[in-house]
Amino acid sequence: MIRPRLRPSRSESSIFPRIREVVRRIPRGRVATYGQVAALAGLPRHARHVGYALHALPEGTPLPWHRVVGAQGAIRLRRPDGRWTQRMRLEREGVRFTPRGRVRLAEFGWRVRRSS
DNA sequence: GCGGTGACGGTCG
DNA sequence: CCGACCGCCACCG
Repeated sequence: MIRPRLRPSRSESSIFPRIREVVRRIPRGRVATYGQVAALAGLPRHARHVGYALHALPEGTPLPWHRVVGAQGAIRLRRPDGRWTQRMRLEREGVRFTPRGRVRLAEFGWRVRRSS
């Protein structure tokens, strides 16, 4: 078998597809953490790369990127407008925020059931 | 090849 | 609870 080469191709590493695949599975009204997505994508301890991959998404992507938050349930986008967009999309799906702007993972976190 | 950077996260104080 | 540090590692100039 030709081992798939880890080859970067212009802002598109081979790990991005795996990450997107996981993000695509996050159900409406729930959130997953960057670290969780990384682990499910088979890339434990690579939470930063999940953020990197999402940052590289084309505008208008159908991927539910807004369902990914930090380990403490906080929105991690740098730009204020991005944070606003994410929060809006989540609230529109029924996800509520604490007064301090965080999502209670115990309540809205995505509990993955045995792989599938 | 090197060093800075980042949509992270765990640990500490 | 919060900020500071540091480990992590692909990408980019």
